[in-house]
Amino acid sequence: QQRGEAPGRAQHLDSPPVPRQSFYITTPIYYVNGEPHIGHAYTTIMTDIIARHHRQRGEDVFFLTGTDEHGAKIAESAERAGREPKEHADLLSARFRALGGVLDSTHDFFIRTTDPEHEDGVQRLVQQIHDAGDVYRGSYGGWYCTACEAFYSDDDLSEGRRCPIHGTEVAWQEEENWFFRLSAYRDRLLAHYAANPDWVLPSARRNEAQRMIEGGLDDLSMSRAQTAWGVRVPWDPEQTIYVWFDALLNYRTALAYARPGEDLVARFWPPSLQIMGKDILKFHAVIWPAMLMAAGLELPERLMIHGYLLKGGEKMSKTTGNVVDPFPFIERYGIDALRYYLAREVRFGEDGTFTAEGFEARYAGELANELGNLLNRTLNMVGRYRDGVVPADTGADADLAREVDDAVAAVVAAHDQLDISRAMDAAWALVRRINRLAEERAPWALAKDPARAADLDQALFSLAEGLRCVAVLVWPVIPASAERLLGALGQDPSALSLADARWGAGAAGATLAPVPPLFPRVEPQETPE
RNA sequence: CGCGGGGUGGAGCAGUCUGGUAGCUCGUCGGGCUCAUAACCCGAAGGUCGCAGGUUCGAAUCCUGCCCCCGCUACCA
Repeated sequence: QQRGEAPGRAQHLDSPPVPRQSFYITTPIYYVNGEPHIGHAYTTIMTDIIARHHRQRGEDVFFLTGTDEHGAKIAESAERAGREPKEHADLLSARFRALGGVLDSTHDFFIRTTDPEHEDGVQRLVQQIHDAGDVYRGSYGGWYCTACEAFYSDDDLSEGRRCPIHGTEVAWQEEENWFFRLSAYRDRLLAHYAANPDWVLPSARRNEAQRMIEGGLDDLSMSRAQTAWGVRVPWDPEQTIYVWFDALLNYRTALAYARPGEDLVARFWPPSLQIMGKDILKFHAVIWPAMLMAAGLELPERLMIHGYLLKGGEKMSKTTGNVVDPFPFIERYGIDALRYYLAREVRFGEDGTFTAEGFEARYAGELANELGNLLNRTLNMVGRYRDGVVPADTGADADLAREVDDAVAAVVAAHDQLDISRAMDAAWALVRRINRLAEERAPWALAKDPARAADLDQALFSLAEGLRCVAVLVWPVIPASAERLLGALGQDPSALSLADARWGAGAAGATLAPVPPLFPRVEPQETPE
């Protein structure tokens, strides 16, 4: 699936532009009903790592994130805060945008569902779905909980006519709504699942989604009569579009206006990979593909459903107050440490446990001792024995060159399976290999024997070269540190494509530019909770 | 019979789809090295792979039953 062409590259007239594979990746858009927390950070970080990796492959990447801002729930929180809905959404959306900056996210566009262009796009797409025939007017009566944005029957309610989820009072609402005939898509959805067994990952989540569909689908109320804060239904301006319908369409509408004057749809649609937490599986794995089928659009190629971060084996919740605040960790250890910990510790797709002890252990043991210290000792030896100039390769370490190639292949293979922690394992095996190399060659011993100067040259070159390749491999996860590492080795910090992770691909005869420790030791403190 | 995930050396995990030497990290113990952020390297001890049956020449891996833990119900990734 090669789409689009390499942009902006000077080409010979007789050599056609080389088509680059496009890669369109998304996070969910975050609901602005609360402050950003570690869950949002986790999703964004993992998506960013994958986006960066694909850029390293030379693909034409578009990475989308943003905020979801409509719905009665937002209108209510705005009112409680004494603000207009838009004003309220502006404030919180800005918080999410700022989080992206703190995390070093490289998203190409930050969409807001209150963008006028998005609203126009939603109206067009909803009209398209309507015109295709699977939208009808129906009436619905029930107890409505605004927190859930959903109706309940008498049986569903808990004692005293309260919402079973929120325990809040519900109001009887009877309204004429527009319905999307989701039930009609059962067979087509199942056929798509059968034909594309890997389109929802991991497989446990695919099975879950498939079972939801097999169990039968109810038609979906796609508009609200009582909620003013939303996008108008184009053929019935009395109603607004159900917030999830509005939200899901962002993945499509963004492409039309993310780059002024350029429609990115042809270049990037459909999404190559959509990342999300398991709580919104049904919306993305059942409703979203049905909406796209109705609109006659191509479905995303893959959905990756990740798990939750647990604390002490339990789900984090504001109610029990066991939510981990990522910011103290970022302040004390740096964002790369958090990115590293999450990517390495948690098997992507599974739930994972976040602990301060685990965080500190990985920081000290792996980032500081294994990688940071490796750079430090390498800089020191090259400085001490060769005046800070990396010697030339004598070609004696062809076996190491092969090991680097193998590591690159392993990282790529792991990424293909979205096994990010395994990709890190593969990269880290190289870190350990280089540390072992230092012991095997013992440059400090070679330096005492002038007759072994060539051996010393090769040893120092191999240490520096191995580290340079490591830097390229770990860049998606710890980008700032990897760039500093390259700079310290006297290398171009922007030489970061996978092709640069090849023995001998670096600049020869580089002069070191030593830096303070990449990952300074941090005194373990009271756990920030 | 609601659905699903999990139970592997002290801790945390991989391996289970595609049966055939049980692997990794941390921790513990012993040794080496001194270039380095008291960092690095090597070695050892430690597991009847939740329980019970079954299939098989052979099962952590396949089948059956059972036990235990956790989600599916919350702000929310």
